[in-house]
Amino acid sequence: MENLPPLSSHMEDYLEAIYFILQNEPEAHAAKIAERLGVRRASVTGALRILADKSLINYQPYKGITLTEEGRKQGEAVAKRHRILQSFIRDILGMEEKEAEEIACKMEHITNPDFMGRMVQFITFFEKCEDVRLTWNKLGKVHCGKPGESENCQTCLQFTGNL
Amino acid sequence: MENLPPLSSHMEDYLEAIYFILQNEPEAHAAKIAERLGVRRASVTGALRILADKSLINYQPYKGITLTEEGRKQGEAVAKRHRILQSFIRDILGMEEKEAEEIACKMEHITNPDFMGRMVQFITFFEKCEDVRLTWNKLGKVHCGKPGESENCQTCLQFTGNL
DNA sequence: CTCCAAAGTTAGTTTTGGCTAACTATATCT
DNA sequence: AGATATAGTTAGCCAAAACTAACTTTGGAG
Repeated sequence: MENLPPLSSHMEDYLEAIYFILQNEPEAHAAKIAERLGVRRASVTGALRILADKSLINYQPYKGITLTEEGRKQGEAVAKRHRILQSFIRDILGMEEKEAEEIACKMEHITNPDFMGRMVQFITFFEKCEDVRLTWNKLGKVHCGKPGESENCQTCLQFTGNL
Repeated sequence: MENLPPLSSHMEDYLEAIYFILQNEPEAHAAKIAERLGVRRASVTGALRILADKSLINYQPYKGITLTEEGRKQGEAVAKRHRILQSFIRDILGMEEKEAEEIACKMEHITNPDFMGRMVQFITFFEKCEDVRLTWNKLGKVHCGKPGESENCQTCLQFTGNL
């Protein structure tokens, strides 16, 4: 049915920020959105008009912002993609929360549902299989030196160098 | 030393395209670059000037294009990130070549070397451990239905819904 | 109730990277 | 050599998304 042109990644970021804020507060405000996204308040105003035009937010100038049903759906979708990716990077690759967060932010705009479904399966597979986790923790991580130092490993050589 | 501002993802795409073409041919030409990237020839000209300004390509109007040493380094770096990501998506997640390619294209601009190093380790770990591969193939992939159909699984529920 | 600071908006500019249309260079075929 | 197709370039335009500076609205303190 109603398959409108997909949101730009920037508009997805705004929607996700609003979705996130609304988990703690009844209304979102431009100042907080701007702060989360690292942009100026004036930039938020423009984005809000666009999201309102697409009926994704309830917006009236100078008033608090809420999500429409469709906006909530799409905001939640972005947030879920983010959680999946962050979980993989943190819990499986073993990176720090904050770095995982940053990388997930860049990847979260990939909208291929098959890919996301497989990532979920992979994460749950890892959660379930302690054996696999142990093998990865003990063998995998020492396979060819610390992360990013795999230049001496023949198996890795096809990939390494400048990353 | 010479840490210049990083390339935009678009400029990385141009550089990668040139790098790729130069693996088969002695010189790159605008028409082929345009075709690979799905843009018009006129758009390529603009990009070439920018890359030439940054001393990443050897460019003279109406002549064939080659990479400078620094351009080759950076183009190769992008291509390697691409290979790593595509390998993970194809060989571990089990997606089709073409879809893996598309997703890798969107992810290849992530420049965190720690992340890329860990991905390499993870891929080589999987290559090495047949046990793990078998477990994933037999158990993992049936954990909660086909990819993208995990809505009935409690473990997955934190992630699923619209992806 | 008034006034002011903070929040929000508007107008106008910049940057990036596309596009089309028209022009120029190259090279190939006869 | 000349005609011409193809490739490359230029000029001018557009859109997205950011910015600054100046203006307006709102809500709270006194």
